[in-house]
Amino acid sequence: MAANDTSSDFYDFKAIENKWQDHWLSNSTYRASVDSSKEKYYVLEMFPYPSGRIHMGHVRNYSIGDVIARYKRFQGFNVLHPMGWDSFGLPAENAAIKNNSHPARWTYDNIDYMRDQLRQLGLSYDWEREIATCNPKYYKWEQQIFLEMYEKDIVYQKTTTVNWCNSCETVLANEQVIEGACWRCDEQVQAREMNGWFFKITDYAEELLDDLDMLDGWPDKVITMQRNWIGKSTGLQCAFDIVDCDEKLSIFTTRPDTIFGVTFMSIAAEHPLLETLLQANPLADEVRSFVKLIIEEKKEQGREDLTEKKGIFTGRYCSNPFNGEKVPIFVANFVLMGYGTGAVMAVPAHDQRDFEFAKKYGLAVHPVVQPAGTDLDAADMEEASTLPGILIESESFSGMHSEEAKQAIIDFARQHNIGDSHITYRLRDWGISRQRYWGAPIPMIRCEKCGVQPVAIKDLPVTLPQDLDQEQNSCAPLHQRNSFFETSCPKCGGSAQRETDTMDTFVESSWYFARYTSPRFTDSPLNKEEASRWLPVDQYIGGVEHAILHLLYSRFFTKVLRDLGYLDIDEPFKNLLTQGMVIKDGAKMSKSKGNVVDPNDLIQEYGADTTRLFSLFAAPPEKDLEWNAKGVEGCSRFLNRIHRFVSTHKEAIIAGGELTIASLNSNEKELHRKTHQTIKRVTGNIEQNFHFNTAISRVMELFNSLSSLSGDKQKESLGPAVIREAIDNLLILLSPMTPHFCAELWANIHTDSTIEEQSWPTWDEEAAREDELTIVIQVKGKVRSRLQVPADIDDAALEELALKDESALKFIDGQTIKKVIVVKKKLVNIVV
RNA sequence: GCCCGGAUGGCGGAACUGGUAGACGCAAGGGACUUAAAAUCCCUCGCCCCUAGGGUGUGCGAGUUCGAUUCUCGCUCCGGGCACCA
Repeated sequence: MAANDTSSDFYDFKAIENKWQDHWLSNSTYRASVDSSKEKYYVLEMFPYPSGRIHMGHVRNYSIGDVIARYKRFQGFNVLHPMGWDSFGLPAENAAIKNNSHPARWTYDNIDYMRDQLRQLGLSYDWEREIATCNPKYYKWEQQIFLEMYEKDIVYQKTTTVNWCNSCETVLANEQVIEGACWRCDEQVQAREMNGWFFKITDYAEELLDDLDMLDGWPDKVITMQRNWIGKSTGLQCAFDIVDCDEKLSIFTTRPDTIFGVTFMSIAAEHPLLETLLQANPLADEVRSFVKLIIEEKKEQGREDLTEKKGIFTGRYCSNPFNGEKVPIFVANFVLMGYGTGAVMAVPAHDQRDFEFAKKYGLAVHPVVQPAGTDLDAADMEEASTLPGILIESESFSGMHSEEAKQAIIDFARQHNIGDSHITYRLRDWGISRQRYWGAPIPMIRCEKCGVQPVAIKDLPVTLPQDLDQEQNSCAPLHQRNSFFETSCPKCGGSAQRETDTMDTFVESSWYFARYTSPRFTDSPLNKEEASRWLPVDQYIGGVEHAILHLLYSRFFTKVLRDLGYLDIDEPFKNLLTQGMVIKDGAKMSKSKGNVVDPNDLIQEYGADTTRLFSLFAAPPEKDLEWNAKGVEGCSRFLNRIHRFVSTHKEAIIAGGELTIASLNSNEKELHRKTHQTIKRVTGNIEQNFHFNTAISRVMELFNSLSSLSGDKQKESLGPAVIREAIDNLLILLSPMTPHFCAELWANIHTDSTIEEQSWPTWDEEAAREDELTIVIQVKGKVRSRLQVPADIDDAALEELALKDESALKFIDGQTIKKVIVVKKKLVNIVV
């Protein structure tokens, strides 16, 4: 039952919230203006996928963003605070199949519903800039960017292994393969070689890594995750001659210092030279069936646990270019084709994987780096030694320290033309092709005569077929729709076929923040003038689950758009706040756990302001927030107390009048002081680290002072001016968190202005200063007494007072005083 | 395995650059108002000891310091990320 039905003491949040939401919307209060007299501030929350309805995570994310937006407006900034929809993606296809509807229909219905929910929360968005990425007016520009990237050689095609379901005739993302079977039809998934489009993100690897240093407004955690994801390694790449063969086997190592300890070579099962090695080879059949087996195993295991190390001798040898030593070549299941060269020089003495492999197959262990204070002996080593040390048995390099030897050996390789230093990244190029319907079509055409041809920019957008064919599934992939893919070649005019893959939905979210700066611009993807006015985003807020992919892709796109001439920035997000999850009963809210709290219910029962207030008050933004129903009631109670106070004192507050400091009585002085202290602290809490939880606490303290000072009949009464000062400031300080509530109370006591027109209050340092201080007296570091002293006391006087203090003297008890430490205006410590 | 975080009352959380531990809220207990309940208001609230008062206390163990939740070293537990990356 709604609380406001049962008691007239409760303020009518429904009426108030509706009133102000309508007011803001019809007045375009939050339209971002082109006001060059004000400094710009762009605050952005990660836009939602229109899944159906908002959840508590959204409420938290958007409340945080809204407080920042509103705070910055009060501070006099020209604020851009837009919202939109990341609206391509698989759930729409699933829902369409389930409801026999169309993905577009489902998506736009959800957007309408969720937009309404966001409005009910009173979020101060500039709705005139709203975008939906599934709209051709958005993806048209994405297709143009794609073509310009193609032009610049940042896009290319290649063939890779993908998960394929035979019955659904589609590629599946890794997440859609459940225990080796298709999630939709249970058919066993197969590995298939498929052609796809890739973005050359690796071309930007070095810059993406280096520029992390510029991001001092990002959490260290996210920086570290990105750094690890890019995974830069520096080392030696060199070639081993294959015995009785013209080919060479190229390897990459970060430990060139151990090259004299190589006792065998491991190559990946997919290594391209493997077939060459097996020509006219008696072991060929055995090796081939082994290779088949481990490829199967890899597929089944996916990326999960480590499998046991396995391998097989190919019957062939290669020679170490440094000492000519012949070493056997093995195929090993732990060597990745996708990293380095797909071949690894094996040094069992100094690499744990090689060690285990050598032990299993009885291969030699040859230590060549002796760490200080050890005496490695191959015979009794139980694990690899990975410590640095002095090189032994390494010809002319023996005696060198391993760190120094790394460079010396690389130099040697370069001089003798057997190898060179090399940098390898863990980061791979970004495969963007998806064999799905509900995504942005890739604007390319295949002509038998002319090959792959880009769609002409004037012919964009390449739109998704919207027809709902009764015979077909409404979201059948594009390769099943002749009317879509049959076209003519832009070059020769002959018959040709469109690319039928759509883009990964991460592409849309990689540049939407830039499109918000000119969302209706019709000449090109971005209006450069607007983009450079607003970008970079000053404050970006979202879940840490996007720490790697979305943020990395957005950084990549920013650099690409810069190189295409659209942007003049290197990094998109100046400051990043990763908010914690909303938890209930110790777990993330989820349908399967049955611990979800629906924001709709909260808004119905307590109103948007209370809902926002609780989500801001219960924890600092970066930490997880534990749901507590009683805590929401506490927040509701707080707002009601303020409401009641303002109602009862309305006449006095309106009468208000000017504050004359000289004539304040002691109670008035105390409230005046508390007001200014509160302004100072709340401002500090927001400025420093967006700790709204403590900011709200401060406002609560102010209100507690106000109500106890005004309620105490024993004391001198408070005049209207000082109450008015306290309330006016309290409302502004609280209004970023509870905007409707504060706007309404403000309007109740001011006829000539709205709260939005106000400036953030400033504090008077003089007024905020305490005139009495509590000084702690310690004896040997333990608190023994407290003294009330005038605020302007000096150290000498303080020391004198402390040494006369009776409760402290008790603990000195005749002992000699060795030292007295006085901390200005804080404490005196007497050491005996 | 490697790399990041974190640990403070019954609970969520405060504590500026080392200087009164527990702000604010929740819960709990007591009281006022009420025929009663709800709402509201007031008081108490880390633990231990016999009160005045004292002892003890920020995951554990050391250290630096007049003084450590805060700094250093060594652990334990929890959370997250990456994971055969050569």
